[in-house]
Amino acid sequence: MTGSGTPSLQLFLDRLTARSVLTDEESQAILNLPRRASQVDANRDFVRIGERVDHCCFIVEGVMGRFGQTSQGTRQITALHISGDVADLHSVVRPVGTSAIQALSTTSVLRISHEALRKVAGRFPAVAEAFWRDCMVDAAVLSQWVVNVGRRDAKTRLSHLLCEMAVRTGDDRRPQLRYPFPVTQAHLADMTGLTPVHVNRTLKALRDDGLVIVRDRVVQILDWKRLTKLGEFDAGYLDADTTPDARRRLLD
Amino acid sequence: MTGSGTPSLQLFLDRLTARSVLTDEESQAILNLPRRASQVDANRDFVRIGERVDHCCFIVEGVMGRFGQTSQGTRQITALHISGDVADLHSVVRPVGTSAIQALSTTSVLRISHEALRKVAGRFPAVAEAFWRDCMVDAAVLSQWVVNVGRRDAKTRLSHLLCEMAVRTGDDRRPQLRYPFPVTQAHLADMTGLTPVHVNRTLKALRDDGLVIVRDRVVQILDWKRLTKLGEFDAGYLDADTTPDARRRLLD
DNA sequence: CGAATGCTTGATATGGTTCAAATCCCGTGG
DNA sequence: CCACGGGATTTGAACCATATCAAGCATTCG
Repeated sequence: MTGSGTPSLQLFLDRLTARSVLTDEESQAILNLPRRASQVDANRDFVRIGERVDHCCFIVEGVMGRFGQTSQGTRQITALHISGDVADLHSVVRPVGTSAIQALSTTSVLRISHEALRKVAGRFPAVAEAFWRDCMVDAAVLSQWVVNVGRRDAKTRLSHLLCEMAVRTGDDRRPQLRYPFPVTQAHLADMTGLTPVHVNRTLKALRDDGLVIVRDRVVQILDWKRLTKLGEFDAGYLDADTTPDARRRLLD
Repeated sequence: MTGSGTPSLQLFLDRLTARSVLTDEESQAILNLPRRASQVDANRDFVRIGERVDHCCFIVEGVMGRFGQTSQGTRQITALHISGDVADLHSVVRPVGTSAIQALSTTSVLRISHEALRKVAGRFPAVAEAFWRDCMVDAAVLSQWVVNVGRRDAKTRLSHLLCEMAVRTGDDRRPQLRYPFPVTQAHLADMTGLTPVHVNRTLKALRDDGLVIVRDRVVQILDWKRLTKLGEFDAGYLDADTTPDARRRLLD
């Protein structure tokens, strides 16, 4: 079953075990999940609002975003997902999309059917718990985005976002100071609730301050210390209490 | 066990079964959860950031909010919980608070230990699923808040919020056009990412337009149709796909 | 009656938007 | 090899929604 052609789900398992404790049997069940590789083009709705989906979408490489829309047609990206994330694990328990999902750049994914996921989750409570916990980390990020967009000025917003992605991209919660970020300035605007024009000016300001350079889809952080300070960034919400702890297994 | 002194968890069960299918045995297990009633004063941190909690907080009456903070001390409310909600069900799988929780008015709650909740969730996969699903509805609301705060102007933001609360307060997803909402204008500002002053002016504008009156902690919606239109409100995200569906039980 | 808290209103300031146009970049086809 | 076209980025100038600062008013409570 460790399909020869299909890439492995080791990355998915790694993500889960970074936050939850799984036994060998449970881990194997994850790795053995049937999956189907595919490519997703940029800027085309992958899941539409109101559409029913029957599988999840694990990201091997690339960036996907959840989009909200206003009646005037302006868009707001409410969540970002990168390599190693499942873009819509929540759909296992709520299979009707409440917001659209798009790839921001060409993305390669593995589709895993809800049916298979439900089966493992039903058989192994600890797996269900791991899924649930993973979703709750996403929710914590979402909370931060509300704060970011609601109460911070442009420079702070962008700094915060760039710090967050540095940590999420990095291994082991250590920030990666140089990372690929294949999105446009218009996308950054949709993430931060700003105008593309203002994003452009603000990035320039951050560059002139010697904090970060965003160019050619690569983020290069020059001064992590000052950038986190300006962006009011504290990685706590990303890893707080995600140390796997056996005592927290639903069944003990 | 239907403790004579302690109020019942029927409201909690109702909430769960509005979105998930539970058997009689599972329902009984919920109703039998041990609990402790208590009062929470307004404007005092109930859970602090970084604090470890070992119980959840079911709201019998009142309003609680999750708070984020910026370094300048301004606050942003990232989520609201009212009667019938569990303010922090997520803490079962992530017991360390990543944001503060406060009551906005005096609130009466039932505390339920994580241990007890984990036990039912571990024993009954369908209960774990119901908890998980409930958390995902909260996350969908959070998504909407990002859009609200990121892309809408003051009038639209407030209208959207007031519509959302009308539906959440109402029975059976039907909006309640007149409902108590015991929060101050400063709280509304913290929910919408505006200034108290501007909230005041905007509420006046909505009142002058004949849309809503917010007075004495009561919201009175005069024109639901126009208010939802102005607020770009579509209740879909609150109830889409929350019709209980037996085929979705983790184990079938 | 005084103090606290929340609400209301006015005047002024500003961060970010909007509109518009120029430039860069890169792939494509002649 | 070069001209062309289209998306992305950059810059400028005018404008506006909301913030900020400041004061007065209402209501409740001790």
